[in-house]
Amino acid sequence: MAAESQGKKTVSSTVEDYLKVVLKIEDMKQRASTSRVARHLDVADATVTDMLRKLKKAGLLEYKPYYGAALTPKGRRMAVRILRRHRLLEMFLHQVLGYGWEQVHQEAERLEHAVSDLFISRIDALLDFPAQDPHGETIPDARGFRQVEDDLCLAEAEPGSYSVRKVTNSDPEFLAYLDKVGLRPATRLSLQEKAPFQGPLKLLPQSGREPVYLGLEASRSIFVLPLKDRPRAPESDADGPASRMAGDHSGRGREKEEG
Amino acid sequence: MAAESQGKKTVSSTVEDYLKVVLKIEDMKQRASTSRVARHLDVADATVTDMLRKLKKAGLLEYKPYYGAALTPKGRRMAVRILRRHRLLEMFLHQVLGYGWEQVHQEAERLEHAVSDLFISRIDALLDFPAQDPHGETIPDARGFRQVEDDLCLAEAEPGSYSVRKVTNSDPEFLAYLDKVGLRPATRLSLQEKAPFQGPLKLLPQSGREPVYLGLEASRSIFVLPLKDRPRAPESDADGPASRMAGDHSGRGREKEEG
DNA sequence: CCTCATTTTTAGATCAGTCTAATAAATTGC
DNA sequence: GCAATTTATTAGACTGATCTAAAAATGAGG
Repeated sequence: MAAESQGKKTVSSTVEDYLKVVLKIEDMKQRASTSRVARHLDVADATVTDMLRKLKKAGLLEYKPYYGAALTPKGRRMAVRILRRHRLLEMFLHQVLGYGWEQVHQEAERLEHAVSDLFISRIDALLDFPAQDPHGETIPDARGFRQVEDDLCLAEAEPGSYSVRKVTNSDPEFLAYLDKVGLRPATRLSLQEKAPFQGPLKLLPQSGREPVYLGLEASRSIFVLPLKDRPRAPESDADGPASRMAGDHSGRGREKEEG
Repeated sequence: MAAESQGKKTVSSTVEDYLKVVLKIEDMKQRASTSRVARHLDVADATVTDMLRKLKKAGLLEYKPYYGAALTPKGRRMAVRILRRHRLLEMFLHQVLGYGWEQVHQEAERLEHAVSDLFISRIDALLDFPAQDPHGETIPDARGFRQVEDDLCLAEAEPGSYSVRKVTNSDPEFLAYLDKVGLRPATRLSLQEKAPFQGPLKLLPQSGREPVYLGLEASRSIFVLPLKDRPRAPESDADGPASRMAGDHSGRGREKEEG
């Protein structure tokens, strides 16, 4: 049998973590440098150097010493698979087991390496094939395709009306706070003003009466969609506007540094 | 703070596996010898010797060279905790995700080391605090107490009427077979005859018309409860008769070898 | 194009868990 | 009660993932 070429090679959960981090960094349009990977994983730089060489040898990423790494199609497939597992698991924990959105990340982080494909497909069906996780992140489909979104970081937004699209921060404290002030995916808010000199944002969430003042740094992890004018139309569900398919933007573009 | 004495010491999943196996062997009233533990875990004897010394040092079991190991109360608590997780997970996979009883073991084997206490308590509640897993094994309660059963191995039973209590075998093929012929926990059967000289058993499961011939070896993993005479009374649920509480029989009885 | 700060890699170690081969203890059989 | 067999332990080594400290490459500023 000459079917070894695309078999289910089993990688350690450590390797899965490295791939996931490189994907995340690439998604942020940054260079996956040794030190950046090390920071994300909270390990020493030297450890990452070693591992990147190993992953290169395994054909999961390209690695140029003193430069950094970039996923190969194979590595990308594996990374997206983990991402899918992670987000499906989060949704499952939230919807079926009643976890708060600030609790799901940590648990999913462990389960994503432990559950079988059967488990994943069962929860996928049980949840009726969800498109987003509890933070509003899109869930790659079973084939590895990802929705590409044109959403806007609140930190860059101009005053106006928006709906919250996703929150890209897994700190439980932070998420609990957002929840308290009524900022969750699919809720509306109006950005009233942005104080100058890196000052805070003045927001009015749809729920509350009082405005919420949010630091600029915090606003970087909130992504929104502009609402067209007077949002008095019928409720559109969280899945609504502005999303299109894309065959997983696998351009290995080496973008310029820093974000 | 002087609260280190009973803190949540985190052990590796390898250690959890060793403890689980020693518990299992003790439950079978056997001596937890090096080689027996090694067989259960499918590792070399030398590996077990090392590990037993380490576990002894950690206070999880007693270990006498050339003799074997016995769980300490602390080790036993940890082992029972894993057992509880395993069985609850099996029940969850079966009831919520629709796994077949022959599929649950393998998945639970990985998940038992990965899920949090919160996960366990949520599925426990979701399942309404089940007392048995899909194989009919009792699930230790949250405090670590275990139901003690007086059930009978089919291999030792005399001809008569019985109900299936539990099946202590996790081989998927075997379980699928039992399922096919209608032998599952809570089903009834009549043992019609036992062929001499280690011969097979002739059984009539409640469902089928034709008798089933089961090898003696296979019959060792089926445990039954005798039915009093004519079983025409109202359906008693799987939990029915003959079970009593016990504060976890922690007798470290060093029984004679072989079972 | 040289120097300094930063980033990265190399070198050498450690730890957990495992193995094989060699040795030693225990048990069993006359 | 001694030899043979079985069971267990010791010795030595390996792998994967990690660390620290030292050396080397990169790149920025003059």
